[in-house]
Amino acid sequence: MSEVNRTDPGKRRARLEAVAPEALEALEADAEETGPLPELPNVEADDEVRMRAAPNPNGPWHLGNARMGAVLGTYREMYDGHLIVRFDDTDPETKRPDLDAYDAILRDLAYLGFEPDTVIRASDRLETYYEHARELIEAGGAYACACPQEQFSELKRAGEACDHRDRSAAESLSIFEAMVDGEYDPGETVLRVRTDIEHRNPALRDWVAFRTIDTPHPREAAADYRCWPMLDFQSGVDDHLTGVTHIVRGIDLQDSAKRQRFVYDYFDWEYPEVVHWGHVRTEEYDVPMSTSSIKERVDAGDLDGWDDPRAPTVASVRRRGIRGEALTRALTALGTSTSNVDLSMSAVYAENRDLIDDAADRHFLVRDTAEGDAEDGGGAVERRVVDGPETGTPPVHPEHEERGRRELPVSDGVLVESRDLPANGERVWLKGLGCVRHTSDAFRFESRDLDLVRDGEVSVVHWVPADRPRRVRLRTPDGDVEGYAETTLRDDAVGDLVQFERVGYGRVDAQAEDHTVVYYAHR
RNA sequence: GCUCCGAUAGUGUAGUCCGGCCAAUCAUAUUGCCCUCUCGAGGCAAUGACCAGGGUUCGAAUCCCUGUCGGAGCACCA
Repeated sequence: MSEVNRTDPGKRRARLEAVAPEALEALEADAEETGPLPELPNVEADDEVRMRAAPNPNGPWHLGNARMGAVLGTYREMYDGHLIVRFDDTDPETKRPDLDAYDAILRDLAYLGFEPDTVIRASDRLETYYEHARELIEAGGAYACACPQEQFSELKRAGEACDHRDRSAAESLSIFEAMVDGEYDPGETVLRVRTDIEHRNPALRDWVAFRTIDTPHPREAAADYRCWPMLDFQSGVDDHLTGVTHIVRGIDLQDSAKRQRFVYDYFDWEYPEVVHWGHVRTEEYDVPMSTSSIKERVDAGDLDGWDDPRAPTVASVRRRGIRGEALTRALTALGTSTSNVDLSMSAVYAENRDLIDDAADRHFLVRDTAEGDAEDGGGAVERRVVDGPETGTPPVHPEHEERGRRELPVSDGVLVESRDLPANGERVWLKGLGCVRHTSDAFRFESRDLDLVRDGEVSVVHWVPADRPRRVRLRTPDGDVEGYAETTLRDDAVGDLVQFERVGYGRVDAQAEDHTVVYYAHR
């Protein structure tokens, strides 16, 4: 072996090829087939990789939630597996489900590029949870506890059992039935899983499995239930019953697996493989990436909706013309490590640019922002064009001459961004038209000789005919920008992706009578 | 207070399990050049990282210990 190690790698490879070609093949295949995501553990053990995405339908997805869809969907493709969407809607009060969110989430998932094989709702399955609770009580795995929350918490910290822990299974069972029948008030009594009250990790000690909630569930089918399971119980039972082989979820549920194992042990079930990922952050939005704070701002009218470009949501980036595939690629590139990660939107934009550049027809947009705002053009200014041709004819797409050229009339003058206005007496190249010299109140046409551009003698700028310019409202994550585009933008279909040259890509969102709304994607 | 987890360039990631092929991969970002009638696309190049300190070893990003920093849980939220 040491002799082999002293040999140089090239020779070693040749040697290995001679001795054991199949081993070499395996070695090299290993190195090359690095998929978008790391391999799931122990996939050989099961006939089929079955996973579940378990969103709480208390709102549409933000970019962090989207990671769930992107990663699970991609894994399903990698393994030709089975994807269950299970709505964990078992809290009608604190994290009250939003009836519109069920479909919104499925739409968000579809946008990311994935269809679930199965869709279920926890709130349809209460009877199943009750049955397993009864079985667990009878097996000695759970007991009804009437301790006030504070009091139990103290005992738990001290590692001491409460009096209720010794109750007989029969007594606990009858109390549980009364809970199911709605005979207890919230806070009066709960069902606890009997784990190990002295467990060195206090997070695992006798956790609550069921509690009473008087607020009716928003779904009519579940509105009569008062006794609701907690996530760890519900999710644990469902994972087993639906044959989940791999759980992939956030780091906040790290201890869940350990808690649920106690239940699994009572039932003699085998716990699925688990992968936990860290939190996703993104610094590019002012709105925090949390369902509740986005919801607050939408309700307060600070945001126009979940798809407001300022919101870090799936609906927002979709409306801006970012393909779901771009988001999925960027999100899966984050991997599944347990450390926290920053999602950089530039990664999403880079993926998207790659996907849409070919399809996006070119247009000019002259932004008409306040004077001095040089970043956004500095305001539109109008100039007559003297002694020039009738029209400018920039291509629809520089790499696709076959898509034709735009015909932009110049006889009524042109609009340019004041940032692009050359000093008096200086020249500038109006893209698709030619070189003009600025004569304080006009542009005097000089030449159509492209060598001026090629030699770098004049800078090239975009412009818009002053004749019937199309008003545009460009909606960006940093706020709205007004401007003027060439008239024909009026004819673009809603949903079309465009590139405003030297400004950036966007998606035509609406065609009003006198203006077009475009959502800005990225540069 | 108790328990668990993590740390590779601005960002993400590969490599860590099984130490040597790693003066560390790829993408993105930034910058420069080429090309292009866009600040887009395309091409080329440059920039930039193993949290710190000890230990083991001929050899440590990789193994061990300590520390630092960060995250999570200890809810009748998910």
